[in-house]
Amino acid sequence: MKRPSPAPSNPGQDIDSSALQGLVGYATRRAWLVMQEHFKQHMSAVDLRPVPFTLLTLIGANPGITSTQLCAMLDMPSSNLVGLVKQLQDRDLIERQPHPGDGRALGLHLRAPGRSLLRKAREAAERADRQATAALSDAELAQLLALLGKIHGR
Amino acid sequence: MKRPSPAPSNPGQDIDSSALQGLVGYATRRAWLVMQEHFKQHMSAVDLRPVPFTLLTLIGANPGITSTQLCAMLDMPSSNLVGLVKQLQDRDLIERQPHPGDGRALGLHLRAPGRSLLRKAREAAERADRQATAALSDAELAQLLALLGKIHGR
DNA sequence: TATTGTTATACTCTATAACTATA
DNA sequence: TATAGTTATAGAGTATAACAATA
Repeated sequence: MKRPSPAPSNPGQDIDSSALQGLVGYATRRAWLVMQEHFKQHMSAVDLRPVPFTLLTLIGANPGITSTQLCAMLDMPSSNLVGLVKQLQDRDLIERQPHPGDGRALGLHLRAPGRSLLRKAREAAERADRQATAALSDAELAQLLALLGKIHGR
Repeated sequence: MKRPSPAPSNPGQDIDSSALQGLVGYATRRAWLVMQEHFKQHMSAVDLRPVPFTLLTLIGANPGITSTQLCAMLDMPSSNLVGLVKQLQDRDLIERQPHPGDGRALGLHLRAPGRSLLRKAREAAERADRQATAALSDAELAQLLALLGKIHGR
């Protein structure tokens, strides 16, 4: 004899989500939310969110890179980069130098604190990555990276 | 002889992003952004963004589902659901009915326009999915879904 | 004219705390 | 006391338009 009206406090097991399970978009979003959660936990010590971490990483690997190049790389409007760069600068992690050969542009460079923080951040990001993908074997991890790369092209 | 100071108008080819390429978090985020772009284009006709589409889908598959159940399912605070539900209600896509057996809860149900819109939305979402993953074979698609499922744990 | 970087603005998404009414 | 839903609010993320300085 089934209960006629189960209390709505059902945590979610009986919910039919089959219509979403086949959508790669849904699966990708859910996976990204999980990864983001791990990232947040591991990066709280260095106080960097995903986008600022990406910026710091790219500036570290490409000294003198400009805002315009970062925007092209990350597909974001330059207006949104202004505040992010300003915050990294206010934390003394990066500095802006006049670009040789183009008076309009400003080259971005790591400062010593930025270099040091980036090392710690990189390790934390890798730990977050490993923890979030702990259920995957090394082969599966490589597969996943390759498949995701086919979607975002590179 | 290399140009000593290439103009900063470099679109992005020469930028070293190798430090990001190995991170699953980065790859997942980039893939999600691509999927989101396709989704946006295909869903403009039905005017549904990712979360409202997910809500409509879950309400369609689970008549009488409550906000609390949706929140548990989607890992979002109930306060953020209020406005979303209100918008769907204002568009006459869903209705809220008193929950049998719990006077606090409200069951969510599709209305006729919602049922009709959901059909179109579902087809559009599948088209967006297929277009975004056009570079993947059917086998790769299944692999990707399985691997992402291992991260977000179903 | 076109481009770099900037300001201003707006809308969405996300997160927290405090409240109400029911249980 | 605990839960369902609500309000208010604040912070990110994302998008467009308009502008100054330089090319």
